[in-house]
Amino acid sequence: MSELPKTFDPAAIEARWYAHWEENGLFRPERDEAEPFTIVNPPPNVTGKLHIGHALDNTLQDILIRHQRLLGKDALWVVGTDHAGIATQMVVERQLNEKQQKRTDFTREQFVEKVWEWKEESGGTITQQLRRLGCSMDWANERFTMDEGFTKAVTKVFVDLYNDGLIYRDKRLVNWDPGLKTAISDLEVENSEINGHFWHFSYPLEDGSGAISVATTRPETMLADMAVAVHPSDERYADVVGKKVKLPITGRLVPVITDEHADPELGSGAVKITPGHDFNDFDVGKRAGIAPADMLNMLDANAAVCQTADGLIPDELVGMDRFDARKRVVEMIDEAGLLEQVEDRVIVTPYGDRSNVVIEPWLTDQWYVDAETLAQGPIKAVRDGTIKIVPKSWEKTFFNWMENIQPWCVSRQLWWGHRIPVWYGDDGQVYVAADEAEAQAMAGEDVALMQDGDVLDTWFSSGLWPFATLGWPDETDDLKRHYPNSVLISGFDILFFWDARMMMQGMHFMGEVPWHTLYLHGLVRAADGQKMSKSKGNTVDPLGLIDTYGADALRFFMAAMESQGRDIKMDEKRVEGYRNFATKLWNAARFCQANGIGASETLEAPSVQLPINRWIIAEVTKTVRAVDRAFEKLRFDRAASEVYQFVWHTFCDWYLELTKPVSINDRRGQIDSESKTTVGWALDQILVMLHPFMPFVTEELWSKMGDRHHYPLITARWPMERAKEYRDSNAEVRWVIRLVKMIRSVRAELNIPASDRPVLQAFGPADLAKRRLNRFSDTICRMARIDKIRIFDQDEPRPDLTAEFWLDDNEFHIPLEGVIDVPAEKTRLTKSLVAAEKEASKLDKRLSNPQFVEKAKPEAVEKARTDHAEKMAEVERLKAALERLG
RNA sequence: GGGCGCGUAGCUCAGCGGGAGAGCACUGCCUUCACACGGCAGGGGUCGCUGGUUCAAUCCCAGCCGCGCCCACCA
Repeated sequence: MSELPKTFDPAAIEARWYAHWEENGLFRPERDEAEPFTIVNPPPNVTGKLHIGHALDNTLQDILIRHQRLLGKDALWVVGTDHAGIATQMVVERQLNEKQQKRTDFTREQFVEKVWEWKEESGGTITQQLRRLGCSMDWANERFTMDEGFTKAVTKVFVDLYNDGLIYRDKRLVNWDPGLKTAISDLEVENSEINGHFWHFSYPLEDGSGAISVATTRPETMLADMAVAVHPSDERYADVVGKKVKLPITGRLVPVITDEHADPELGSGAVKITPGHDFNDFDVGKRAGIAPADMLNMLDANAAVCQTADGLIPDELVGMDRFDARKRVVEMIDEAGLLEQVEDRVIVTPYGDRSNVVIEPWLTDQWYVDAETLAQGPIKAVRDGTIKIVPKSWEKTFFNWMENIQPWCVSRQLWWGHRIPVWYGDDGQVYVAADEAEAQAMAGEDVALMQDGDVLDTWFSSGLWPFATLGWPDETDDLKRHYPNSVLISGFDILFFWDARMMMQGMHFMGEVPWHTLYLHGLVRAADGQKMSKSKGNTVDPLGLIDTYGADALRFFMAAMESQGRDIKMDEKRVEGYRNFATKLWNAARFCQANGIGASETLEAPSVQLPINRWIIAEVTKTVRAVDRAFEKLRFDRAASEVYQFVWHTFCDWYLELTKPVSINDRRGQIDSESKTTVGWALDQILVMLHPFMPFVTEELWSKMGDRHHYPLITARWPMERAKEYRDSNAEVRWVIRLVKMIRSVRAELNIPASDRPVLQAFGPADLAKRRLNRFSDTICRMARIDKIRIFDQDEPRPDLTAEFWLDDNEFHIPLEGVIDVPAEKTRLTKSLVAAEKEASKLDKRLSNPQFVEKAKPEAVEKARTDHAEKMAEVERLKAALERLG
């Protein structure tokens, strides 16, 4: 046992303990016999820096895993990073740009090599930052979504899905990101509303018999128009259907067709059809018999105008950026006298979530996963409860998405990522194989092969995280033991991106759900409720909070604020409050040390006689149970607040005070040895219970309080053994506490100075109360600053000037002679009287309602009667007391 | 257009059918021998609004008002 410094300095202990845990393999102690408990960490981007959302997500996971480890489980927290295709490629490209270089100055191999170099040098930032938070992950087996094992898993998944017909190549419109020059999935598109226009054009009929008015928010795409559609039932256009219009600018002749898509209510009821550049029009075009291969395309990969297959676009427009082309097309149509009207309009516009560039529907060949088929298993699993989503309210959202899921575009035109294991032969065949040798074997020696140039969506690989990290496709022991995982904790923002994909891939390849519980937490918002974002500049750096308040305080804040289904607003004052809480605990431990209290020698509660010790043992047990219950329900906030209340308001405020032996005049006393043992035991229980939330300060105190069987704390034992209860002492200690509080309250309201030590008089106390007064006399006197307690018979005369109060049916007086403040006492009594009368009349009203007596639960009626009687008695007493004061 | 969530003390949030709570902030007292990052005692709320169900509603139901989020091809 070494002496604790007077002040608690989190920074002084955090790094030391973390290193100790990690170096000694304590995050994953050997527990082959124990029941496994497994969670996998959502792999942060290798380019990532710890933001406040990570802090929340990982704190919750660490609390769970530390709790389970303390329960003795074989607790595994899988950790690693994600290669994050787009994000990482962007980082490295940006670095090249700074050196006036660009990606295409290098060969693909050279560039990928540079990314690996970057990863080795700078990719570990976030993993170091997770350590500062105190996360007890299995770093010894850290994974990367592009490490060798993962690559093997990803390849197998692609090949198997292809062979099962669940991956296919298709030419259709994709969300094309012209900034990154790659396809992206639906989920990576963010729609936002911008102010735009609605242009009305007049398209002349070929035969000169008139014109049709069409309206569009994207005028430039008219360069690739292939039809004008009207609703089949729209009689206004019945006689022009089948005719052709001659498009302005290109002069292309396109038919007027009918299609349900055209809405007669909207605009003129006629709509231009551009199958190559609009998702709706693509479908209309297909219905009209236009094959995707024949659809006109007028944009290149940069979203600049290119010549269409029919060569009708004027040269001046070719090569023009889409937005410039928009202006020019409108001008040209206006010059031709065919611009009818320009309306202002709010346009829902798609943006790439990474590039923040307007997404272009673009006709390309891409690889698609048949998500609809894969979604069936997960839908059923959530439906029948095999997977429980917490909070349950997310289930509806989950079903809504899964039941309307679209084919998942998984190919990306990037260099960094998992290469698609597909080879095209010069024989025109496609070979899908684990590697080139295998593909060559399939194709035969004479065929020249060329691998598909694309890589896979990052989420395609991270979806394998729950099993590929455990060794799959090999049948490892870890895989058998730890799949399915126990629970997944993730932000709701990646429910579709990641959680749903893990379900789909996990169930398809493992035949079992990836985890039985999916816990979704909210966002951490700025203090004003806004979403934090770098662009708004309102982010809060968790590392800064750790520097200022300590990791424990930040963690406790996260836990205390995590109530299910709600976002967390950042509140730095509250973090500060939990730093104070850590300090409070620290000082309580110092008090213990100063009084010769050290580590407990037993896990079991000691056998004790003194009421206060029996009481605190019961209180500890009660708290352990409440915390256990909260953990079972994943109620982090409740667990945190139970421990907080117990530590501060039960242990520190009452128990430690009750154990102090000194009477008020006695400077130095000794705490009795039974109490010392019990205090030591109770403090130990606190340290264990608090450890999942505040690992650093608890570990430090655990080590400083003395030698132990279970060392260090991280692998100690959760107080699961039911402590002895000693219910017998609870009532009397609670009674004493109530009495002390009451005396203090009376003193404060009557302005009795702290230095005054009045006498407490009890008149005719019941036997039980008399016994308690005698037994706890010293304690009551010390804690309520009373000189002595005097007990009188019921019929003894009361003092003339007195403050009067009751505890249950026992009458107490504090004579006011010498410290007279009669008006204050009158005020106090009157206040109580008004409150009691109000209560009594409320209860009286309820009881005099026959409906209530008849229909309410008997317990409720009984309780109302008892309460009413008590209140009435109180009213009588208060009236009498007031009368006595005159 | 569909779906979800929120509106409880000055602030941040628990509670969700029979007692309105916590932390911070606020007021008074206390340099009491663990802790002023502290102790003791307090003040403060028509639980968004309107109806309904019920003996009883902050809590259940309906509608409304306000705020936020997600999904969706109205050109």
